[in-house]
Amino acid sequence: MATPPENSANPNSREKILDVAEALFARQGFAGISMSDIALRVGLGKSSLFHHFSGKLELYAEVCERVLDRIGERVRPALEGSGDAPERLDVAIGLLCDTLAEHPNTARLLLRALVENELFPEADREQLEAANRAVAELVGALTTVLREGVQTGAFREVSLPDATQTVIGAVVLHFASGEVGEAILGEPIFSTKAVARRKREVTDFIHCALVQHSKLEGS
Amino acid sequence: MATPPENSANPNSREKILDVAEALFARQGFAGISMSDIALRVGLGKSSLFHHFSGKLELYAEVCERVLDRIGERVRPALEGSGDAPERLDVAIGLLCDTLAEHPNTARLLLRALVENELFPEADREQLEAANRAVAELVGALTTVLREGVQTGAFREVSLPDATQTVIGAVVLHFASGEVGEAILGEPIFSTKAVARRKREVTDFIHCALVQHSKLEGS
DNA sequence: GTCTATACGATGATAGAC
DNA sequence: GTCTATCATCGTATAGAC
Repeated sequence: MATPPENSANPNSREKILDVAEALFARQGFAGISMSDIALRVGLGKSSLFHHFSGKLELYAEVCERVLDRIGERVRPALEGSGDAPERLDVAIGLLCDTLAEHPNTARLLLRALVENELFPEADREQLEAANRAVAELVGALTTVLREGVQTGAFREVSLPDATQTVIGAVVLHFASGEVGEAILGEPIFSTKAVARRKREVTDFIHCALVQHSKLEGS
Repeated sequence: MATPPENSANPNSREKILDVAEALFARQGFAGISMSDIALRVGLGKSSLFHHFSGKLELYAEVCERVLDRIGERVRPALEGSGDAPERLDVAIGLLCDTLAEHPNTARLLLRALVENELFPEADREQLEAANRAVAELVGALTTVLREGVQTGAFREVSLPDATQTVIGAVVLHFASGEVGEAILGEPIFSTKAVARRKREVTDFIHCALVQHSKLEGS
């Protein structure tokens, strides 16, 4: 059960490093965190990190991948599942909220992945390929649901790319908004009460925004 | 007309520095940009920046202030203007889109101001006070419009803080989404065509999300 | 107001002992 | 796998000439 898959001695350090790096990168960004910062919080020497990851960028890339996979695993099945488009969208948004709420770093890292691509010079982009692909697939799955909803007449006739962007912004920003968000809410963002309300509110918001209200009955 | 207000010799450098710093900070973040980077692009020596700004943080704070003032000047009058809540909200969203579209850095910097507050240690927060106050005032004005809309029955009964967060995310993220956004759109984000469509689409989206559709006539 | 020179700590990364 | 050096580089910031 606890058998390490490979011949390395302490494969647990990798995950501990990834956990710490995820938290720090999420709040301070790639440039804002040093390898020493991470090592210090893990309880290792700085050099030890380089034994597990070939460099800072590779560590960052793996952190992003892990986060995006975590989201994709839960949200994509819902987007691609059964039911009509509005149902699938509602469920997917709820699951995305759950995922973003369970780990406070996720939304920030996702935001960075969406917004901070050109931070890295051309030469290094290849290392982030997997993360970028994960983003593209998630976004694509969302657009597909929206397209189906429009085609079946369940949704208003919206611009698909714009609606995709709007939905993402509406859901994700809140969970990344930190202190400003708490000031707006007047309570912690990640309290179970606030999360439950948030889930209901965004889902309703987006549902109302898209679902055709003056819909004529018939096919 | 071109009289410098003070006794300094070349007050134009300040603005040139602020322009360059705004562009660089927006794309790379505070930690991602060095004073040398900025100086190089301005065409000055690194040390000259310290003659205009007491340090990196002060420069960053002034950049943020300028951007937030730029937004506030156009959007707040609309939020606090005349007309009923849905009208004012529509107009304000349109103006926010215009402002974010006119200068491609604005949205990113606004996002950072919303999301990256705790990046700075307690000791340095005071320098960002003005920027934080500007954010709070803008957000407050938005919430006030939403509150009025709900009270008059024009809007659905939504959670005000959640709706505020949702609206901001829906509008702002798009203009900050850079390469990923362009991949979604299939065209440049800031082309006049894309901006015009975007403006229409978000305004409609939010309008539909909030305005009561099964509204009963009467007071 | 801008420059050159410089101080000096922190950074990413490597080499090699244990 | 982890550590202790160590390196070259780059970071912010200052001092002082022009």
